[in-house]
Amino acid sequence: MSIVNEIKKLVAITLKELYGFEVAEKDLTINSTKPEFEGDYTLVMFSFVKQLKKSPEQLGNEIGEALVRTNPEIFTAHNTIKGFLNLTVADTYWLKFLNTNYSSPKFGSSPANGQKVMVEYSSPNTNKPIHLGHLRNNFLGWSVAQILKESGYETIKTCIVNDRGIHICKSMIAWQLFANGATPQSTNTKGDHFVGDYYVKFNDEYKKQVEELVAGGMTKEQAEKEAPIMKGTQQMLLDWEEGKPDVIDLWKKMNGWVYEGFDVTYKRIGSDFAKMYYESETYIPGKKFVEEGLKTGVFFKKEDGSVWIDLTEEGLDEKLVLRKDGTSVYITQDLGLAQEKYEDFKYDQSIYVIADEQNYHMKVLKLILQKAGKPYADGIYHLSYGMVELPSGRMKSREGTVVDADDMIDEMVNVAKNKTEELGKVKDFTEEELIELYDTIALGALKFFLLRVDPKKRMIFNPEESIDFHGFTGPFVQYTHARIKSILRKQTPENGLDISSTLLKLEKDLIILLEQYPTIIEQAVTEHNPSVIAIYVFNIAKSFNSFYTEHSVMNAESEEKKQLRLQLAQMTANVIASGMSLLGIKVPERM
RNA sequence: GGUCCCGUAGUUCAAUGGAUAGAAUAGAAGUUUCCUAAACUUUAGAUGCAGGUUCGAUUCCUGCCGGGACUACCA
Repeated sequence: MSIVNEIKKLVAITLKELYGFEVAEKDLTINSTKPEFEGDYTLVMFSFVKQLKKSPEQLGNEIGEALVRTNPEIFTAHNTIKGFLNLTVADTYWLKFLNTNYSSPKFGSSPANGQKVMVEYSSPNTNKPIHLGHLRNNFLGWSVAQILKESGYETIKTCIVNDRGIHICKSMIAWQLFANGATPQSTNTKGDHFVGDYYVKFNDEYKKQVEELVAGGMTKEQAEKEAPIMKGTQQMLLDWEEGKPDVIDLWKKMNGWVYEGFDVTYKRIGSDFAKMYYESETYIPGKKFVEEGLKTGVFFKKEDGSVWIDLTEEGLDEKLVLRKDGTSVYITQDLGLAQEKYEDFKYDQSIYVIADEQNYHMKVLKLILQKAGKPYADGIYHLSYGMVELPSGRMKSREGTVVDADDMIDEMVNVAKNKTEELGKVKDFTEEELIELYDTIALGALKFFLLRVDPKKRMIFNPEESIDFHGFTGPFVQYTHARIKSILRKQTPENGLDISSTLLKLEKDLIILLEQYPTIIEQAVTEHNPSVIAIYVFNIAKSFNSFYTEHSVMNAESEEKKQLRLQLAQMTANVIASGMSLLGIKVPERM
């Protein structure tokens, strides 16, 4: 049990014994004591001070005294200021905690709890290479899944590939028109970039044609419909749906190129999936879903043949689920996919990592599934995250303002390389070791940067300022780990040693933080929020660095102090490595 | 128009309704015969505006101002 919960329990008992006052432990507030006061943890008493009809000071003194008297192995001192009861936890308590946990790399993780959670993330478009916004999605999804896994959940990572539709046809038609049979191989281009380039070419050509038509006297709206390249694209979509062999072949070929490119990037950033779903397949069960819903009266048909659901009672609109020509729309596919996913895995919870621009869509999706009486509907959770923006505003593929993921990683590797060479601390590394180190640092910086912010909030990426390896960054934490490892290579703590020592402030600060790790993971789970881990792990590193500068481990004042500090160092390294692994970040032995 | 989200140091981010609003970075000033200075220490600097609820509000409520998203028979 965490010390905070322990304190809550003891306070509840004390209140009952002293005053016959019953309070639920969860209603008690225990905070870290502010540094300017004496104590480690603080009980905030305002909530019940009135009901007990005593002055806050008197109440604090009575509770504090009782706590110290009945639990001398936990509390050594107390003081009350206004409605705050500050409690000092015994050094022996902290030492015991350290002694029993310092060598356990599993500290913080929980045993299996029998719950199955699906995490759908990444979900790319096959006509766009991965950019910085997608990276946030990938890192978030992977990390949330990892956090859940370490907390005892069985996790299933999945991905829905957006592989069909009018936008894919745009790339296809542009390739037919302009490529002259070029391939990624013939042009030495990464497959996803190759296809993405034709998507851009389509838009350029489309724009040109629209302008020409407008110049010829057509209205803009007309021109946008009449442009030959757009007409060709629409025809191609119809051909695709009819299964015309040459269109299907081209589609398969181009998507194949994209997947080859994606594989490279996924491997590099560490994204992996238990199962990939493809929209070109889920739209069929989607239609089936709608048919069934029509029978049960969840949906209704309008005169023109289109199918709708009425969500006005829920404060939303009527929503189309099938076009009048019987083809499926976006949400149709999602309905089919939800059904498929559940049939495949029978999950308890299903997390969708999708940007917040789709809040409405996800609300509708869950609502429809609930109205359809699906057993899995309530377990759906939309992990909605904010967009990554540039100082100039939102990234837009068509305007060429996206920060490409592959370029971004290359640049980070480059910075890591230059910085490492400049510092010259790993001159004895082999070429392979260096490459691995640059990769570790570069991806560590990038992942940490994107995960350290609350997912819900949108964030700004400034290319000039955001690539930093100092301060609140991944490399800062990695560096702390490397420094600790350097000590531990000299000596490791002796097992089973019973240390009794008076803790210095910087030693105790660090132990107190270490003890909070399991609570932090719990918080990250309930909030679906990896930034909690990032902030925590940074605080640990900062706390260790302060301690490290002030007190020597190898030349400690006594052998006992040395053992204590070795334990501290080892546990800090473990927790850093563990916390960073929850973010998908590696930590180097040396850097 | 309707629905929803967001406004915190120059900048990027924190703060289950609790004590004097924390970090990082940029700025100023320091620290290396001693375990990795990608580090540490000191310093200055912020809750958009106006009300309300509360013992107590960055947090909850209302209005205003500013920014964004959604509101497609696009995905």
